[in-house]
Amino acid sequence: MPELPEVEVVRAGLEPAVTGATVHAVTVFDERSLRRHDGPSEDFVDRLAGRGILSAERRGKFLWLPLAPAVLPPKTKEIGADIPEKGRFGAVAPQSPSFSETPGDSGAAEALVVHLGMSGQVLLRDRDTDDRLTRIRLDIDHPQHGPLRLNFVDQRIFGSMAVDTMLPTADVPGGRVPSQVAHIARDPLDPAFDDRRFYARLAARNTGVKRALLDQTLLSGVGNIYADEALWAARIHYAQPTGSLSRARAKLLLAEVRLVLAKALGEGGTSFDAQYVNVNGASGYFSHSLNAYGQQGTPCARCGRPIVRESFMNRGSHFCPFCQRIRGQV
DNA sequence: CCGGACTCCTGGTTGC
DNA sequence: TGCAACCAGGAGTCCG
Repeated sequence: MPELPEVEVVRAGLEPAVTGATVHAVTVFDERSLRRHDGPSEDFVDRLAGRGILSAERRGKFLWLPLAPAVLPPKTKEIGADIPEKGRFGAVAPQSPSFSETPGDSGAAEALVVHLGMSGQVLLRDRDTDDRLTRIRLDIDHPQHGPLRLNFVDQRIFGSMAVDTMLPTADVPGGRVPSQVAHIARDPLDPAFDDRRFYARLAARNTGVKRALLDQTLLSGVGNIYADEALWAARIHYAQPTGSLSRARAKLLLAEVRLVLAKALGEGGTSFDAQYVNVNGASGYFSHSLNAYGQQGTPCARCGRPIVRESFMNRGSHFCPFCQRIRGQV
């Protein structure tokens, strides 16, 4: 499942290809991938076609491409024209000859927001390459790299694309994020992440520690895999009450979260089969480094006792019953 | 505030 | 070989 490291790999892979590019054409093959877009497919296409892309940004598991202001007259729209397979909507806008590259996202009023959900991928391709299960296709023109294609592939359709308005953020002066991302906390690899605020909010919670780790409003980017890995590394049971964590233990946990995220990032993310790939379609290698997630039945790397999988929060929780025990105070 | 239940969803895998 | 049941869970919403 794409979590922070996987999304960051995608962002970093996309950045050089999209920064300064112009959206040439947008094709929506499956409207369900626009569930988070406020409006019909035609609106999504209209607001995207012809726009310049300023950069590639990320917070937690959310990825977005800030858009240059629309400078073109109303776009030509071709409903259902030349769309293969299940294609229903399409639009082609004349290429903007006057788009001037503006690094960063300052001034952007809108952005293309991408969430990969459970199975989403953004594949960077040549203009003539199609991918199976592509739900949305963006053809872009880049001043240096020429014509390119972004295929948004998503088997389970839990992911989405949306054109969204940018809002000022309260947590950093001058910062702006898409409205859909406004409620998401900064992620623990963000230099502006506030450790003390995290400890205070964690201590104020009255819930299990894994539930807190998965709460994207507390800290973002951590999903089921890295939650289990960080808890294993910190030797904390997933249901350990947050209020029972000492400050030292909370610090250890946050440090382990950062460590596992950074390590996975360094290895290109985690992937099983072909569910997660980078923009070139290659898999990450972190799955070889997992100590807890998916390791049920195999010996704990610390104590040798078998890792256990329990159902918690409608998902699997993997842990060592010996190393990670619920205690009164930890 | 908390947590459980429910919803979205489908291709690959498993089991008969 | 064929087909149905099963499985993975991020995130939002609703409700007690």
